[in-house]
Amino acid sequence: MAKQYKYPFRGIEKKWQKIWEKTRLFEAEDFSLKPKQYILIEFPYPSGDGLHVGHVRSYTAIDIISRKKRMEGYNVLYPIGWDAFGLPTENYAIKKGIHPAKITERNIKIFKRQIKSLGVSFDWSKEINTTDPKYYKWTQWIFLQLFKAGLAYQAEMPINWCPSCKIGLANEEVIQGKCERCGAETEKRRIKQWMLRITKYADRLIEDLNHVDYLEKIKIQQINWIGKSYGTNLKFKIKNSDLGIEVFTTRVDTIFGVTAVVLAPEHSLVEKLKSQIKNWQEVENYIEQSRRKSDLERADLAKGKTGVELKGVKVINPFNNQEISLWMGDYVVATYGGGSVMVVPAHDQRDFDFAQEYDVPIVEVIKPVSDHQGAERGSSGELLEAFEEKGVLINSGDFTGLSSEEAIKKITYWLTERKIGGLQINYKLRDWIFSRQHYWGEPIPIIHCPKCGIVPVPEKDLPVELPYVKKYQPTGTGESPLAQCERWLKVKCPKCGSIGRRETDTMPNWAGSSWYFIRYCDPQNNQAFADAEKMKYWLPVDIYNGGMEHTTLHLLYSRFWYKFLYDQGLVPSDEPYAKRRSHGMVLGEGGEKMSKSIGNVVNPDEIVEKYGADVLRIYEMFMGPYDQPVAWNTKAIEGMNRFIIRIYDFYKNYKINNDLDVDKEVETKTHQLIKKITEDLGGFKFNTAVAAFMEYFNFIEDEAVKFDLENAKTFIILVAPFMPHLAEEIWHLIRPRAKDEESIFVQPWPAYDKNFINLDTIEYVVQINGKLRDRFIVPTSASEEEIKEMALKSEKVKNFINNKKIIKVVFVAKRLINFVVL
RNA sequence: GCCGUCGUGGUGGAAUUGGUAUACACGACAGACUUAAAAUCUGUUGAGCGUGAGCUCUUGCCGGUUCGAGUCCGGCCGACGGCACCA
Repeated sequence: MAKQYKYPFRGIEKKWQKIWEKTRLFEAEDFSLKPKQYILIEFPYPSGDGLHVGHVRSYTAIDIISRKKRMEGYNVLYPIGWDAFGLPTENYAIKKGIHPAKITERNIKIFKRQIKSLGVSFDWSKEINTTDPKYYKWTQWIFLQLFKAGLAYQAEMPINWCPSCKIGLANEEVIQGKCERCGAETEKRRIKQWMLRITKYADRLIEDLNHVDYLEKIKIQQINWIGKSYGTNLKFKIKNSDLGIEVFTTRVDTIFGVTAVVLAPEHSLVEKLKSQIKNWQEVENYIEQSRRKSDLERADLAKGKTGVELKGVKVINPFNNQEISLWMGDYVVATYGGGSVMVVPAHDQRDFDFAQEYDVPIVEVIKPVSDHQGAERGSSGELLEAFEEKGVLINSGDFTGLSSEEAIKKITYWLTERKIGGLQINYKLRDWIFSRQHYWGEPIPIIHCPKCGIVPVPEKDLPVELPYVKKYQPTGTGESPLAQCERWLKVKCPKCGSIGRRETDTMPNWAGSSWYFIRYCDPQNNQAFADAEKMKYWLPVDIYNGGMEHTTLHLLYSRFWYKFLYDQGLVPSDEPYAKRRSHGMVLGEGGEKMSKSIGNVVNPDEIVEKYGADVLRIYEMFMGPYDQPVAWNTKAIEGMNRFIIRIYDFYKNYKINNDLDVDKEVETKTHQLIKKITEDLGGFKFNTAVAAFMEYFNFIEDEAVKFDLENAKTFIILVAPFMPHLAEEIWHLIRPRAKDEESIFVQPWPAYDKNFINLDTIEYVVQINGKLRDRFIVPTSASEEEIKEMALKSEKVKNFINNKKIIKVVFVAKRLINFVVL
């Protein structure tokens, strides 16, 4: 039996990591003549918890892709950096009295040590940090460009407010009515905020998805999030007033069934109608009540609809001049379709519920095409639910008898002619709330001057550095802690010289990450956010990998910024990422999300310490399909450890013997393996690639198999991206005269030869009526006739056919022959 | 409710995209080595009957298309993720 060695992974891994760093093996080269490949992984937030095994999974996977691409002759840029602004750091600073910059520095150190211990081939010379003034100078600069282009504006808006963090939130940061960060229920507040006009790009953000290679589910989620819908807008006049109410509807065919109009409590018209409203006190109370309701309560469908009538005010349906009542209800979303809806109880379930509650009349104006498809009715024929399908118009004046589709066209045309409405496209996407009332973020580079108003900080004065303060707590009044920093706050107006006040809001932590991949092209540049030529060489990103949770946040935001920069002529393409893939989460042993409170967190350091980085790497690749969530299983790591030790022992015992004749079967298997691994990596199928290595190795490990040096080399080159340290060690073991620089990672990626893949013989399966009955091996060259003959000679087959009649023979080349018998 | 993903052994999962279901690994059981254990190695391992090497059943459930279905179609059940009063 072969000798067993102790696999000294600690020494081996450290040694090669140092050599790789010294020889700058993984640094990208600007303007290289090799074809470029920009491979990007989402950069981490360096939290105090250290690296998560989920980071390890995606960094390793993309590392494997990067290493393989280099071996294929590409000039690969695989960079990393730190997305370091954020609330947890600020909170920790408040608790411990340590400056966030100090904490960030410390956390980055930990992350860096951990990532380096894994042997990920990042190009560290391109490292960036969003909290570095040299970096955020350009984040602020991009903001100024947005401002100059009219895409950044200040507005008092009903925004999502987290009462616990004392901060305004973007819609994307509110998860089921709760603050994404702290879980507190959010409410609506009107606060002056900086906004970015992402809605201006809504169409292009949908349309241009056609030109990029993203996972289909990512595209669908983005499209749904943007929520484009086609409809009609129309104006209802208010009786005895010059005012009117605009509503948006996708079902203008139901216009004759409108029996009320409902406004959102935030609607600005309410204030203007104050003098007409007879029950003002009641209305005011309702507004106050719904303001205090959390978004979660407001959105709770189970609790039914509430509302209050604006007594004394009537609106007029332009189609039949009927007077209908005006209401206020908090089921109407303030920020969509103008914050008002026309109520058609017979044909909209929400309106039906509202009508039942407040005795609003129900008028049917659509009947089903077929009588069987109608809504449920009570004993006296009254509706028990709304009939929401399209159908044929009834009780609709001149439009009676038209189909819904026709009616929508004709009614919209009628409105357009009279200039009281028309076609309208609406989006669920809202403008991006860009202000945060927090310390640990990029200051918004704006000065408020008593004379000139809003004045952008001149570009030469960038960056507006965060001042050093002692108190990081939000003020609770809705102002950022920066508002208490007098010295920093007061500043001369760049226009008129009078004393102004700096903007105290900071940017959300999505700001720095919206363009970081551009900065990687040229991270040290002080003259521009990146050199144009370098961008032209590297951009767009060829492969971008990240979590599904960023689909409607980071991914959409960064596409928006990039498109804006493109429009300004500042970046070379209109989409930032040619290809987007995502990874599944790594869950705890029980299948639940890893969390401190459950106590199922796995620290990668412990695994590296016990088994080494290569074992952790292949375990995480093997555990399941890359794009699906997988639960951690400590036991299964043992199997990977065994595999790696077996490879090490095998090559330690391997006697290099160049006289060895090549085993034909080994050669075939090697070529099959090259094909398999190359294809699996193209499709991000890391788990089956690892399985293929095991299968191959199980075969060649047999002492009877002749394993010549060429095949021995090829195998170790193929596994190298997966277990780089072990592979590099073995490479130098079987090529003892190789210098450090002659790394396995500068070897060319093997190519397979089709002629070697096919064996001389092939196994055929014989089926009778589609059921497997026998199998036999024939020369690959055998013809259909020969195979058929051979199959019919088989005793088993004879037994099954018996004296039944063969009515059909199905022959599938290289696979099977099927006899259909009766 | 809407959109998406998925359902295969005790477990994680394979399956050339309609062609040998259960690859690879974990676990379990038995044996070898050992004073013993660990480690390692060798077997067995979907279920049932036969208990010789033979047959039958099996990919959440029901039906369909096909010579042939884990894969395609229709209907149901269940899990996970996202959105959610968007008019």
